[in-house]
Amino acid sequence: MRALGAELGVQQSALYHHVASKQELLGLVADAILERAPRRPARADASWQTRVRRRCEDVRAAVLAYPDGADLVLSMWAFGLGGGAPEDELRALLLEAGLEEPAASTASRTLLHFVYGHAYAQQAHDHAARLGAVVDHSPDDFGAGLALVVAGIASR
Amino acid sequence: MRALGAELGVQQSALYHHVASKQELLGLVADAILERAPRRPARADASWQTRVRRRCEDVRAAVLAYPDGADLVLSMWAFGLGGGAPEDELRALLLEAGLEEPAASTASRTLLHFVYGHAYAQQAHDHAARLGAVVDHSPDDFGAGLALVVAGIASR
DNA sequence: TCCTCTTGCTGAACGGCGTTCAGGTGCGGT
DNA sequence: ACCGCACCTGAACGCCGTTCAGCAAGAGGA
Repeated sequence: MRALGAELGVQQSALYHHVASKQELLGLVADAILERAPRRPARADASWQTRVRRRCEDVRAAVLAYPDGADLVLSMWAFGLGGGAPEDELRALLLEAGLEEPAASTASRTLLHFVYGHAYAQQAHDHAARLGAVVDHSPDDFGAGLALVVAGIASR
Repeated sequence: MRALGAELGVQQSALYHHVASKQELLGLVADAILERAPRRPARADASWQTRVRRRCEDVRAAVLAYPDGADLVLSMWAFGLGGGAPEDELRALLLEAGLEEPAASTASRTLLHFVYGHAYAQQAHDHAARLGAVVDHSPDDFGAGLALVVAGIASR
């Protein structure tokens, strides 16, 4: 908060006239990050699998674009303080694809658990590597893991 | 650290003669939590799907048994400071089932992203509900989500 | 013009956190 | 009897999120 105040040329306490707490502020930041997610249009003949994969890739790109973005979005989403948009969008995509209602919610949350979890692990890995705690850099298996989950949904 | 020191009847600074930092201590705690995971034996004729599901359910039970257990294990696993055992065990199970090597690692990590992510969300939800921030309590769809991921692995 | 209300901010403090460090204490080995 | 070492104390350091009384300036009505 002090750093943010300094960057705005303002005392830290001034921030509390715009936001009730740091948590609320972080919730707004999480929403802002997700709003900046690229929203690549889908071709009309694209399968629902492709659409879902795309949306997940875009969300991933959004949270990876900021330091600790995955940590932030993951925790805010879990606490219900922001970041609920991707869940709704994915559920809508899956309902459109013909899934029934309890399954669509479960599937969208399962997708996001993977997307956020994978992004979180990647940023944590980068963070650790930057501190010299050298761990062998694992290959980027995001696409493979995502395909796994999507295939699981398709099998229903 | 102060609370832990008090509980041990010791000054906080005494803890730093056994542990280099709070992070290292939390890594050890994460390992201890996972070691206490129930290790239900599998019947000889059980399919690899059943074995994998069982292990995931046991890991989930272990992290849910402690406050913030999922948060702790998730972050320690991501930072490579502990909690690596379930990943190895799941990979071994999947290799035993016939998966090839890049896929087995990806699948085990994907499973854990879901397990930890789901448990994290559940504990965060409970935490928020305990603070009065009432959110309608969602049904427990862990089994359904896990089945989704396992089905995805099976489709390979 | 004067008064008032509101908005936005200052400056200082509060309690709590992880961590560090010089110094003390007691036990085992030589 | 002495050294070395493991363990611990007590106090401090710098940082953090948050609170609060009070000040400045602009808007709007009488």
